[in-house]
Amino acid sequence: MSAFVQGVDRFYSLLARLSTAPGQGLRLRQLKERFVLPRRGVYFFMESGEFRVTHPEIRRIVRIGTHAVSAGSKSLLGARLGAHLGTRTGGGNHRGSIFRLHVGAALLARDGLSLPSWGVGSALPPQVRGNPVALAAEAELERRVSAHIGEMTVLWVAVPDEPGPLSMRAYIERNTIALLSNKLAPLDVSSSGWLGRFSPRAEIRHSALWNLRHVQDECDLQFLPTLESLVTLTREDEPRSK
DNA sequence: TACTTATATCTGACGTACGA
DNA sequence: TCGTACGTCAGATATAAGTA
Repeated sequence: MSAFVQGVDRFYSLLARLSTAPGQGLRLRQLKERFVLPRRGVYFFMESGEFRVTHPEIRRIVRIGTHAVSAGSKSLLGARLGAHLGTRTGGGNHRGSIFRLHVGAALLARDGLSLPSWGVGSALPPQVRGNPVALAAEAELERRVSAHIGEMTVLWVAVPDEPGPLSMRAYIERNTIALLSNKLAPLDVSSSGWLGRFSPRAEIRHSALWNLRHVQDECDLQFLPTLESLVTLTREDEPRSK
């Protein structure tokens, strides 16, 4: 067995340990309702119907993300996940969450729909703002994106070091994406019905991840011992219930 | 090689809602 | 009334790609 395959298996065995801790493996919507998350960390999303090829009983990771990777950042893990989940009323803002942008674009492609304003600019374009039909179309897609992401289950590790591009969070995120993508030749490919297969982005279709950055990076397998110690710390420091 | 542009992703400020 | 959390949105930052 190659070091790469061993690395992927070790990664998933660490997640299996993590998944038995309180607050882990819940649907994102439930997690946000029930638990107070640590201030900073790395998160891993799983999606219904997606399993490992080599171990079909194990759910595969479909997105890895983090936050507070700029010096001085005050952003929090819960806030970042909240941006991905959307609002309590079912809405959301895909211009503040790249994850929402990708999911919405794939939904449009899968259903043969067109919404030209989707993903355009970092704010609502004036032509949409003044057009009730376009506004309603965006709101409807945001609602569908919220429903889809809200059903995803989430694992997370607390990584409390100082914000910055050299933080442990950035290190874990980068190498996890590189490991699972394997330069667009993932060990665990997506199922034939995976929504990401309809993404306009080749990186998403080929990596089987809702990520673009780092999918073609070289993986440093030395990140696994670091992740293991973070999993241990996260399990010892249980999240508070709301 | 240096500069410009595009892209991906996260940040921060501000307004609002809500509970103590 | 005040503090906190949430939602929105414009912008910042890092990196990659393109071009002269």
